Amino acid sequence: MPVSQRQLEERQMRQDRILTGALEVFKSKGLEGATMEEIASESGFGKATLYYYFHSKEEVFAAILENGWKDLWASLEPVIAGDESPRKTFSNVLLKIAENARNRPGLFEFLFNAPKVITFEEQPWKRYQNRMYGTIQGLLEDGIKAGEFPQINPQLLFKAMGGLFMGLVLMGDRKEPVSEKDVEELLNQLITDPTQK
Amino acid sequence: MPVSQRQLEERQMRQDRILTGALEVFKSKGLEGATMEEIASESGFGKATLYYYFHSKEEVFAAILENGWKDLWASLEPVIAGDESPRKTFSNVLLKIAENARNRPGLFEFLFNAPKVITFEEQPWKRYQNRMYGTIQGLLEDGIKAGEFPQINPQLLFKAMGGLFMGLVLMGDRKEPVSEKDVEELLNQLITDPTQK
DNA sequence: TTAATTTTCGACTTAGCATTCGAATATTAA
DNA sequence: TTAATATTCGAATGCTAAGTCGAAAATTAA
Repeated sequence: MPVSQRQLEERQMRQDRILTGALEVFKSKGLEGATMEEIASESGFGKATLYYYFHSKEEVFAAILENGWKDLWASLEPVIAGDESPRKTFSNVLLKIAENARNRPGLFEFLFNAPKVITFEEQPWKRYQNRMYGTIQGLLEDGIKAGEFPQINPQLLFKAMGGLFMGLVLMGDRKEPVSEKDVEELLNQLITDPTQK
Repeated sequence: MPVSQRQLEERQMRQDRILTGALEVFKSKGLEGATMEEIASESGFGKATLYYYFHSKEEVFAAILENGWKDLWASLEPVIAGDESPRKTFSNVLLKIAENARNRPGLFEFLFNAPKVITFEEQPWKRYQNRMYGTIQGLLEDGIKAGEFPQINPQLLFKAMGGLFMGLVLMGDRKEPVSEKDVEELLNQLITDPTQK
């Protein structure tokens, strides 16, 4: 009658396997183009089995975002909690995000693009998203106040960072991954550090 | 037997009316969420009439992009053809794009977001898109070569501009339109003009 | 006026796909 | 071993929406 620990873990594994397959299909076919049939075969299950683990296609989709944002935030938390200066923390946050992006580029792109296609409200993963945006913007504001960034409208800087960072908008086909070098370059050249020199 | 000029113009008008309605529905329901039924009633026609003017939903969609990019490019051409310096031309191009965005924000967002949802190749409007991206990047390269911008990797600058410009990525909900002031601020503060001072 | 042509449209057909069903198989606990 | 429980699945169901049909209404040209 009790559910063993191993049982729970195996369930978790199967769910992850399904999510991974789903992401693959979403990437190649788009949100609506993806069928449960294909997600099933991609992840090595029968179609009906998917419904044993998730209530709906919508839920599969939401689970990917939820997990993705949660993990991203979790990896950011220690960096933010560090006691570096705002500018340094900001830089570290960007680097950490870049690291995430390098490790799972597909997931990363999905995290930042999927929301545009969705209309539903009240998505739980939005909490993480907002937390992250808020934190980054806060860092910018603090840093500017502390004179560690030039006197720029934080909103503006935030937007520019966003574009650099995702390399998605205005890029169309010629998309290229943002590298660690890019970030350093940006911080050191584009946004000159007023405390230096 | 001949088709009068007026007849042609009226057809054009009806097509435009349909496209406008379609854009409205696409905006609120998303690409796949939009039904021909709804597009029809939104634009004041019966469903079957849509198929009298367009062969398919896909074609309606493509027509919006085709027209949009064509118009955008057309408004850019005289600016690019001007004999200003690369930096000035670049700035003017951005301002012109911003002007377009202000006038038809819905269309603008559609132009830049829709491609992410589509998988089809060989879309004719892509020619305009690539032309524009290529031109902008070329301006950056020329400007850097001419010493009008700081020595920065043009790719990098391009990405940053993209983000500022669309204000879409990393923005989530708190999206705000990019204003003319923003652009000037960016050019004057973020990217300092080395020829000044 | 009238016949050709253009435009309009709701009803119908059809295909695809999310979701459900019901039964089979595997695993666990006793 | 065996009964309860957990897992798996392909077939059946039902709905939605793209696209078609054939007939009407409107417009044009004579």
